[in-house]
Amino acid sequence: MDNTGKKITIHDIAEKLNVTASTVSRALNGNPRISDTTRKAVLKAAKDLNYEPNHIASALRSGRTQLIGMLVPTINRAFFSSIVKGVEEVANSLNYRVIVSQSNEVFENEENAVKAFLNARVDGIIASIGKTTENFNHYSQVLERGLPLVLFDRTTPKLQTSQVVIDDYQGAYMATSHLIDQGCRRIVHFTTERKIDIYKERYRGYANALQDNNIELDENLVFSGSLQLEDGRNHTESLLKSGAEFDAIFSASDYSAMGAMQVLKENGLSIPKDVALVGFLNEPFTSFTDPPLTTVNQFPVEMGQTAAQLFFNTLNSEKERTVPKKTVIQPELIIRKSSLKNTN
Amino acid sequence: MDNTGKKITIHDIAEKLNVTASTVSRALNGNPRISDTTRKAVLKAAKDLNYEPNHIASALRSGRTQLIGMLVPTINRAFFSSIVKGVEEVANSLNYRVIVSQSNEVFENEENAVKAFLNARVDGIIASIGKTTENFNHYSQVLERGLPLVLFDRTTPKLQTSQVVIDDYQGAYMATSHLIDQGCRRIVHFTTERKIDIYKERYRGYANALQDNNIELDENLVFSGSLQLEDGRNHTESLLKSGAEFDAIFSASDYSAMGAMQVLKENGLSIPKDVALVGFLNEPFTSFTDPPLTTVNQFPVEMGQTAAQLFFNTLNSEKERTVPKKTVIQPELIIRKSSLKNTN
DNA sequence: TTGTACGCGTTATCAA
DNA sequence: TTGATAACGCGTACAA
Repeated sequence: MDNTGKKITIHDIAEKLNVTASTVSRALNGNPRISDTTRKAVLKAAKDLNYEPNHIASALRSGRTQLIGMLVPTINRAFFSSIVKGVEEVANSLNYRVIVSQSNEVFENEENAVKAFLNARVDGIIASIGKTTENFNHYSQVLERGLPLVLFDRTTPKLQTSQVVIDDYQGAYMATSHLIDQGCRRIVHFTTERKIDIYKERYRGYANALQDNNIELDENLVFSGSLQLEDGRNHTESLLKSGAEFDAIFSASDYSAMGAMQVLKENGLSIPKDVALVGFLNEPFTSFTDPPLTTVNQFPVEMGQTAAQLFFNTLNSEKERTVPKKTVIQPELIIRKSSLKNTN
Repeated sequence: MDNTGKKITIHDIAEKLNVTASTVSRALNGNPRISDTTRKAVLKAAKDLNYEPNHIASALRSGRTQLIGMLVPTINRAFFSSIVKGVEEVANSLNYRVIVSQSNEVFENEENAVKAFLNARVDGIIASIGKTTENFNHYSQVLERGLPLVLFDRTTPKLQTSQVVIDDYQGAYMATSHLIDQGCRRIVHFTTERKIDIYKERYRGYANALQDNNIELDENLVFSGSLQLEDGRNHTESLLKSGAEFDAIFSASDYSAMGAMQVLKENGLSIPKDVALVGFLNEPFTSFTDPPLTTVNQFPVEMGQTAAQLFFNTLNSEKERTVPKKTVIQPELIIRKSSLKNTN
């Protein structure tokens, strides 16, 4: 017997057992208003017939799709894919599935993705805002529909919704303090002119750590760019050419830190002896550089798990006035050889 | 006026225009059996009322969800996340969305993910098979339902379905030939005992390149392990201890190549002068090592795009007897300093 | 405890 | 070119 293409529905089960579809539905959904006998019979028949529930029909009827829309700037960056991993694991364990879309930092893509999510009738959205996004109407619509919206990493105070971020200030403060502990006094900082909160916070952590250690902040040691590898190279070349005195670099990104490492080595400088180096992100490559790069771990998988938990908290407290909750993850300074002067 | 919570349906549009829902549906779906006048009126009304189509209802009726289930071993590895990126971009451009799940190399997860996809009534699946998977019934079910199934990277000849892989043989052959070109004769190979096709192919490429250059394959230079960084370290330490003669290492993975690089440097050996080094995968970190690591690019984003294209080809030729198509992507040898003896 | 009846929003099939 | 009607598969008042 070939059942190919034949889709078993609750009606087939009902027919076989001489009950109605409603009874089958109740049995399958654990509704208590049903006798043990029939429930067992239904479950057995379902198994025998190889019944597979149709989530689409269920979703149409119940209004719940068990789908989460997840929006990231780009999926093939370790930080974001790790967050997706965290979200996916929690979601799957609760029988939810995750639709992933990328904005590629383009506002239009971001808008379209959110719209597509809504059309697909996702039960809610977990998203990181694009770098250039200043209009949040598409997100407001999500909230207006009463759907959970959780923002992570790149958030905005303009939306009253749950968020999960890391303590960028603390990460930068730890990084800078560590360099000071190692005896550094002239600490360069690579940041970005973009007015994104996370970089402002990192700058603030840098500045405050200096201040708390009675070191004057020299604006000549602060470089703004895009924090890419090339920026790190350029900044470092400028530094060397200018003859400025410096004994450490704290970069707000591992990539520009890597650029600095390359140029320093090319110029015969020793790391960390001549210049100590600290990055930010804990990109996978940082443990493979020579010397390995001290950096700040943002715990992205845990961040994703937390985002998912906030999501389900909101989802399950639908009726109550949901108070947006902001979770701040404490980062960790991963100390590697690029900054360890004492042990040398 | 607050429309919060009020969901506009095609019936609302129909009522407003004194037509029926069917007419509205036709207008919205570009059905030709409708007058220009009414179509324009419908489109205008839809916009005015801020109508958002309900994909769930459409999916229930039409049987098409515009959803692709995508299964990867783990999402936070550059190779796989890049493939997801490729799939996502093609899918989104065609108004399809991608549900991502991870197997974490656990067979049960793989089975469950496929089942979940089927329950969610995805229009098809794009998947990479788990390392330990030997039972393919869950995939057979997909095919029996007439759904497109595209396998990538880790495939199996046991399933009659479209696949996209890279030419592992060719990649390994190029890598080994390159080392020979650089004057190497005693070339070590790191592989794995796991009987996965891709590693067998890489071994074959290595062996044939040696043979074609009249170099005898010395089995003492072939090391089996898990291809992790630690394996590379261990293999290299064994090599050095054994006193075996060797002037190059071709590792079937960048990770074990990295382990080799560390141990070689720790022992004061120069790369590539004393030992030339080539990896496989083109992991992002390979360009940041010192020296940068020569490796084999698998074009993962393109692989994802190709997988998506195969998917849509199959989807659109439903009725015809679909001939499974195997696409082989040609890899590229990325030559970096770790293997460039001549230029030194 | 079970059955009846209906609706979720859309599309497909007729008929007009 | 448009309308009426049914159906996709399920869940849930309400009645029995």
